[in-house]
Amino acid sequence: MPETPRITESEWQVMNVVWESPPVTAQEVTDALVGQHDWSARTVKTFLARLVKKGVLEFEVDGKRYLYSPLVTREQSLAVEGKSMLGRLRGAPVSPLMAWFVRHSPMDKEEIEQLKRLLDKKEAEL
Amino acid sequence: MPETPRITESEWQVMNVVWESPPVTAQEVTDALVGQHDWSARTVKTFLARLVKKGVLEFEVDGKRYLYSPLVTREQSLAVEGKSMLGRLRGAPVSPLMAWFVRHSPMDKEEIEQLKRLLDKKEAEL
DNA sequence: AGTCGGAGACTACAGTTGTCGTCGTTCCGC
DNA sequence: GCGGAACGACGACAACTGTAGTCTCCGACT
Repeated sequence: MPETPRITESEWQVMNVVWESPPVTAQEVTDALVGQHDWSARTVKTFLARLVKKGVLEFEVDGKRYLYSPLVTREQSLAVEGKSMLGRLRGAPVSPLMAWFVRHSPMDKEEIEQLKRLLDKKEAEL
Repeated sequence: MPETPRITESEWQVMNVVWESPPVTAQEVTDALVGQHDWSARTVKTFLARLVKKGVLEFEVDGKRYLYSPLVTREQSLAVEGKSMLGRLRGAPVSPLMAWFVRHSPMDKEEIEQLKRLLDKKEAEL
């Protein structure tokens, strides 16, 4: 596994846009984010550049603009965050965190069912 | 809610020790961590001082040493991390992350059952 | 009582992150 | 073909992190 890099909270915002409909221009990312966040267009550009440097985005030249595409999937980045979490907990149980998520994040019936199936499966493996 | 401060990954390591059996001395924290992490005792001291400054630890003087105790609970800090996660996802579904946790972290039967109950409850509320 | 060993305070310093500004270049419209 | 708007490159800078060294002081041992 070639080490998926860590991305910061702000960078996630950018990646979310890119993941949604690659390839995207800086303009599109900016349009999507300015308004939500109180960022200038320059700030968004900086994040894009850093993400390229980190190796999680690539671009192809299209005239004078760049078209950015992800080099890692959202799943991969999620796994990185997950690992980081486990690292923080250092062996303490993860279930309180999951319980927090269940309580505080929206989930539809489908997601809930799927998680329950996964839990059943894990239980069966004990 | 009085703003629980953000704590970093390294600081979590320290907090874990403090949470486990407060109050603790710097010596105890150091003993518990050096070996696991490749830190010098000085580094641990720095983290303790920063945590005090951040307002998540307090100490009382005991002779020439300090006895450190937590000012926030692990649950509170978990919630901070959870919020940060939701901020990253920005509306994207949380279930893939939870699925990752189910797959990659150890859980005992009791925890699994409890999570399932929580999911049932959430499902019922839909 | 003097000393030395360890405790915390203060200092350091490079790398990362959050936030932009400026500069030189390049496509597009006139 | 030329001027201006827009784009990416590069630079900046403060705060936060990771990682530790030095200084000073106080209490315990001799």
